[in-house]
Amino acid sequence: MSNHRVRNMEEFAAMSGLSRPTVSKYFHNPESVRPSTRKRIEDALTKYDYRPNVFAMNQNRKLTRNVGIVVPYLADPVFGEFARTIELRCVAAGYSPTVFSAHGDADHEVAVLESLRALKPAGVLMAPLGRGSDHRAVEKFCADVPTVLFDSELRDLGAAFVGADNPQFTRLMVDYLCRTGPPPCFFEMKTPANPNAGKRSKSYVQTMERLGHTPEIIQAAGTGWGFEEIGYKEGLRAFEAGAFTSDTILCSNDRLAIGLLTAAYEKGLRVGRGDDCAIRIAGQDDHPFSRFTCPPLTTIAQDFEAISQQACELLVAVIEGADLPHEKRFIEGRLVMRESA
Amino acid sequence: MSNHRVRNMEEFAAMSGLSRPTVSKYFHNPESVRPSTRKRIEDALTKYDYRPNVFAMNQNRKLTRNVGIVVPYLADPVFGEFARTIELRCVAAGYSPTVFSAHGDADHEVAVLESLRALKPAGVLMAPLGRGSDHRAVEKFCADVPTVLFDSELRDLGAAFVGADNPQFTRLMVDYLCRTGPPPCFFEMKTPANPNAGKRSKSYVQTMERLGHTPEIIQAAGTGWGFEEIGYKEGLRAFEAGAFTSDTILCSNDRLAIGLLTAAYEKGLRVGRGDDCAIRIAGQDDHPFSRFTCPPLTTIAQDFEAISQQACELLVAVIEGADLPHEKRFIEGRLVMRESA
DNA sequence: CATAAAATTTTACGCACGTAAATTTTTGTA
DNA sequence: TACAAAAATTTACGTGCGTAAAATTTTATG
Repeated sequence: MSNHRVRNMEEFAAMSGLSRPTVSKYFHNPESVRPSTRKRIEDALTKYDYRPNVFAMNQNRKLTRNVGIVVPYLADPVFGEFARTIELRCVAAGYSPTVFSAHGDADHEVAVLESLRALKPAGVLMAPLGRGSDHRAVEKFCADVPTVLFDSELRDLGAAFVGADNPQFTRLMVDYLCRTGPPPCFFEMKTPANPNAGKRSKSYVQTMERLGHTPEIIQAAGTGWGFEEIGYKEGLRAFEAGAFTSDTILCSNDRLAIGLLTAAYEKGLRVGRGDDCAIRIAGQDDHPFSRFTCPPLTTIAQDFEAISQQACELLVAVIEGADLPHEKRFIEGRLVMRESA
Repeated sequence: MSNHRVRNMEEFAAMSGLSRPTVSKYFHNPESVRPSTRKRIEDALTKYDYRPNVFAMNQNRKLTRNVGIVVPYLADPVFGEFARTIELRCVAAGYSPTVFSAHGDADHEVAVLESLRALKPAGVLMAPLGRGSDHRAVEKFCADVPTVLFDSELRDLGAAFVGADNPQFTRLMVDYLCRTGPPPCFFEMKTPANPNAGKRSKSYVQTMERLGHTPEIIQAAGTGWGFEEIGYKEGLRAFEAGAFTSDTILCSNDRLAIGLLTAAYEKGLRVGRGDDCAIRIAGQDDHPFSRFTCPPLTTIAQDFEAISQQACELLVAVIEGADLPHEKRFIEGRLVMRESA
C-alpha cells in the first residue's frame, strides 16, 4: 500500500495510467472494460485504497443503485427479520439498501418516503403500515419510484405485491385444529392496523362454514402496535367474562397469541393439547419468540426467505425495465406444530 | 403550488429573488439569514416544492449532518429499541441518521463501517458486537470518525461510552433475590458475545460474597446470537443433570432467561415466588417480551431513553468540537418485579 | 446625519464525478 | 495486408451545491 493518498478518481486514473472516464466505467461495471484495462485498475486498487465518492457518483447519475427498505415497525421482530433477509438479498443483487422504519406512525411513514425520494432510489421495497397509511402519499410515491410492496397490500399500489397467503394460513390452521379437537373460536383486534387481519378473519369464517361449524369471533379493543399488551388485557377480560365460546382459540397473529398465553397463565388455565390442559391456543406468523413461549406456540410459519427472495426478484425486474402488469404473489405458510395446540 | 418545476437551487433562488448562496445558507441554518429574507424563501417554498439535492449538498461539504447508528443485531428487540430511540433523538438534534446492522457477524460489522465511511458521517453511534468485533478496524474507524459507543464497551475505543451500569444491575437483583428467598446461582453463556456478561458475572460473585453466600455459576455452551435457544437447550440439560445449585436462578440476560423459562415449563417446574412454585428465575435487561413470558419475568430494566439521550448528547458535543477526555457513563437500571422471582 | 462596525448578501471558484460525442484502438473479414 | 465495423478510450462539457472572499446593506454610535 503506497503512502501517497489518492484524493479522487482523476488521481487514481493517473496512477493506473488511464483516463478518469475509463475508471468511472470500470466502477460502474468492471466487465465493461477490456481485461487488460481491468487488470491495471485492479492492480492499482491494491496499491492505493481509493473509493469513489458516493455523493459525487449519485449526484449526476440518472439512476442510482440505491434501494430503500421500508417497514412499519422495526422493533417488531417479524419486520426485523424481513429487513434482515431483504437487505442481504439486495446486497447480493448488487444494490445498496437502506432500512427505514415508520415507527408505527403514518406521518412518519410519509416522512420516510420523502427522505427516500432524496436518495433517488432505483427502487423501494415497502411493507406499509396498512390501514393507517396515507394512501395518497404512497400512491404518489409509487408513481415516481419503482416500488414493490410486501407483507401488507395497499389496494393495487406499487408495481407488485408479495406477501403471505393469508387465507391459506388460516385454512391450514383451522383444518388442523378441527381435525385434532374442538373447532376454534377466533381472537382478533377490532380495528387491526393491518389488512392481513381481515383476510384471516374472512378465511376463518369460510373454513369453519365449509367444515360445518359455526364461526365465533371475539374482538379485542385497542389500537397501536402493542399487540401483546392488547392480547393480554383483552384476553384477560374475555376469560373473566367467559367470552371465548370454545376451548380452542385461534389468534389472528402470534403477537396477540403471546399476550393471550400470558393471560391464560395468569388465570391458571393450562394451555396445550394434553388431557390435563384446559384450552388450546394457536397463532399465525411464527414470530421468532413463539418457539419460546410457555407452552411453545403452534402457528403457521411465514416463509420469510421466499417472500424476501421474490420481492427482490420482482423489484430488480421492474428496475431493469420489465413492463410487468401489476402482479400479486401469495406465499404459502407451513404448519408448525408445537405444544400450545 | 405553481406548476413550474424548480430544478435546482439556482432556479429556486431566482424565484425567491435572491442569490443561490443565500438560499444555500438558509438550508444550512434557517436562522442564519435575515427574517425578511427567510420569509421570502419560505413563501417561495410553499409555491414551489423544491428540495436541495442531498448528494450535491454532501459532496462538497467538509462535515455532513449524517449520523450512523450501528447495532450488532437488529432483529434483537433490545437493539431494535435502541435503534428506534436513538434515531428519533438524532432527528430531533437536526441530524440525518441511518441505521445499520452487523447481522451478528464481525465481517459484516467491518463492512458496515466501510460503507459508513463513504457517507462522510459527522459522527457515529455504535453498539459493537463485542468480543467478536475486529478491534483494529473499529479503532481505525474511531480515529477517523467521531464515534460514541453504547451498550457494549470496547476497551477505551471511541470518544465516549454510554451503557448500562452492569455491576449495579446484578447487585440490585442479587440483593433483591437474597432478601426474598434463597440466594441465586448464576446462569450465563460460557463464551458470551458481549463483554457486559463478564461484568455481570463478576458483580454476581462480589455481591454474593459480600452477603456471605457462596457464588455458584452455571455456564451454557454455544455461540452466536440465538440466546433463547442456548438458554433453552442448556437449561434443559442443567435441569436434567441437577446442575443448578439453587432454586433461584439469575440469568445473565433476559434472552437466556426466556429460553430457561421454556425449559422449566417443559420440565414441569413451576416458576415464581409463590409457595407452590419450584424455582425462581430472574433476568437482566427488560427485554420487550419479558413482560409477556409465563410467568412474566422479574428483571432489571435498561433505561433506553437515558442511554439514547446521553449517547446522542455526547456525540453532538464531540461533533461540535468539544475536546472531552474519553468518558464513560454508566446508567443505572431499575428493578422490575414480576411474577417469576 | 455622518460614519464605523456588524451583519448580510453576492461574486467567483471549486468539488468529484456522470455521460454524450469524438477519437483511437482492436477485431473481423477478404 | 487492407479496411470497415466494433469496441474501448478520451475529450469536453455538465451536474448541483459548498464556501472563502468581496461587495453591499443594515445597525450602532456619536
